[in-house]
Amino acid sequence: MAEDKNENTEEKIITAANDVFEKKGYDGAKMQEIADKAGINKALLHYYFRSKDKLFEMIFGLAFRKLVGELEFLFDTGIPVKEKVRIFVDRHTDFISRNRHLPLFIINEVNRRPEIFVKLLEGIYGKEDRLNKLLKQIEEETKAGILKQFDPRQIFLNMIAMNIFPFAAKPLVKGILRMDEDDFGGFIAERKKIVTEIIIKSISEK
Amino acid sequence: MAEDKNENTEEKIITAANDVFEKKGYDGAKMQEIADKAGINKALLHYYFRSKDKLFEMIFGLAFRKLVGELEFLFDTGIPVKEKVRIFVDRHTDFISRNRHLPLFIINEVNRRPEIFVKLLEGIYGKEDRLNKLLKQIEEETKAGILKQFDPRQIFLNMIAMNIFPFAAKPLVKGILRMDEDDFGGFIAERKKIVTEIIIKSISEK
DNA sequence: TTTCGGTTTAACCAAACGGTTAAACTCTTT
DNA sequence: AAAGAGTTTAACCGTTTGGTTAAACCGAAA
Repeated sequence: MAEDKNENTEEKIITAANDVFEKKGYDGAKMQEIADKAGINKALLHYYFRSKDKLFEMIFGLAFRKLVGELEFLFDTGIPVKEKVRIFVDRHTDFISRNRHLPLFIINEVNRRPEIFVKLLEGIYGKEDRLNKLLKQIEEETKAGILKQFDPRQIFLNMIAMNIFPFAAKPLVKGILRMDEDDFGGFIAERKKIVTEIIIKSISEK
Repeated sequence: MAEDKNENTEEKIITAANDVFEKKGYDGAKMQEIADKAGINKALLHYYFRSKDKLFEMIFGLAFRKLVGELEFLFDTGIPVKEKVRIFVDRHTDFISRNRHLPLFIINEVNRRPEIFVKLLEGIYGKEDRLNKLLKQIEEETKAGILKQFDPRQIFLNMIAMNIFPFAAKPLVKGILRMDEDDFGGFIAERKKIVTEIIIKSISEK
C-alpha cells in the first residue's frame, strides 16, 4: 500500500494515522500499525511526529475542523432556513457516509479528554457574529410567520443526531434490523426524506 | 473503596469491571485498574475470570441485555402507540442519564468486533412474535386513523437517536453550547417534551 | 486437630508498546 | 567529488500489559 517514492512521506503518515486513529481511537491505535500502513518504519514515524500524542493532536485537529467545516454552510443567511435544512440534511448525510468513523471518533476522544477541544473551540467562536446573524435570520422568519418559535439548539441537535446515529451505530443497526449493505443504502436514502420532513415540520408554523 | 469483607468478591469485580470497561472501552481498560477498583489484586482477578476477553464478554453481555431490556416495554400491546412514545421517551432518557456511558460503550465495541453480539441477538429474536404483534398493533391504529403510514424502523431510530445523542456527546454539547451542569439538566428536561412532540407528530395523521 | 477446597497474595514472565540511538543512505549544493 | 542537510533504517531500551506460578491463608468438614 502506497508505493510512489515521490509522494510526500508526511502526507502518507497523516493519511495512515487518520485511518487508524479514526477507526480504533487513541488507545486502540498503535504506532507500528500506522507506520506499516504508511509504508515506513516506526523510527521514521517518530522522526516526523515526535510522539503518539503529538501525532494524535494533529489528526484530531484536522478531524474536528473537517467536521465543523461541514456546518459552515448553515451560516449563509442568504438561504431561507427551511431550504437550508433540506440541503443540509442531504449534504451532511452524504458527508458522514463518506466519513463513517469521524463523528464517533470525535465524540469518543472528547469524552476521554474533555479539555482536548477547548482550544479548537476558540477558532470557531472567533466568528461569533455569524452565529448571531443566523439567530437573527431565524427570528425574522419567525416574525414573518414562516417559522414557529423554537429553540435552535434543540432542533440542531435533533438534526445531527438523526443524521449521525445510523452511521455511528451501523453494524448494530444492520444486525438488529437484519439488513445487508444494499438494504442499508436504501434505508439511508429513504431516511434523508423522512428526517428532512420531520425537521421542517418541527419548525413550521401550524 | 469497597471494604465489606463479607461482600461477594465476584460482585465487586463485576461492578468495577463494568465501570472501567464502560468508561474506557476494551482497549482503554486495564486489568490492574479493574483490580484496584475492586479492592483486590490482579492474580485474583484472573482467578475469577481467566482472561481480559472472558471478563469483557461477560460485562458486554450484561450491558447489552440491560440496554435491550429497556425496550421491552415497547412490546406491551395493551398501551396505545402514542402513549407508549410519551412514556418511553421519558423513561429512556432517565435511564440513559443514569447510564451515561452505556450506549456509546455498546456502539463502540460492536464497531470494533461486529461479530460480538450475534449470539446475544439470538436471545432477542427468540421472542420474534412479540415484534410481529407490535407491528400489527401499529397497523391497526393506522387503519383506525389514529396513526399515519410510517416505517417503524425509521421512527424508532429517530427516537433513540435523539435520546442518546446528547448524552453520548455530552462534553461536546456542553462545550459547544457553553452550558454548565445545571444548564444541561434543564436542556434535557426541555428536550423530553420536544422529542416526544416531534415523534408523535411524525406518526400522527394530518 | 488435621485436612482440604476455595481464596488471596507477592513475585515473576514474555510479549507488546512508545520511544531512542547511531549509523547508513540519498539528494542537492558547491 | 566532497560536504552537508535531510531522510531512512535496524537494533535497542525501559515500561506497561495480560497472564502465570507457587506458596500462604482461611474457614468448614472429618
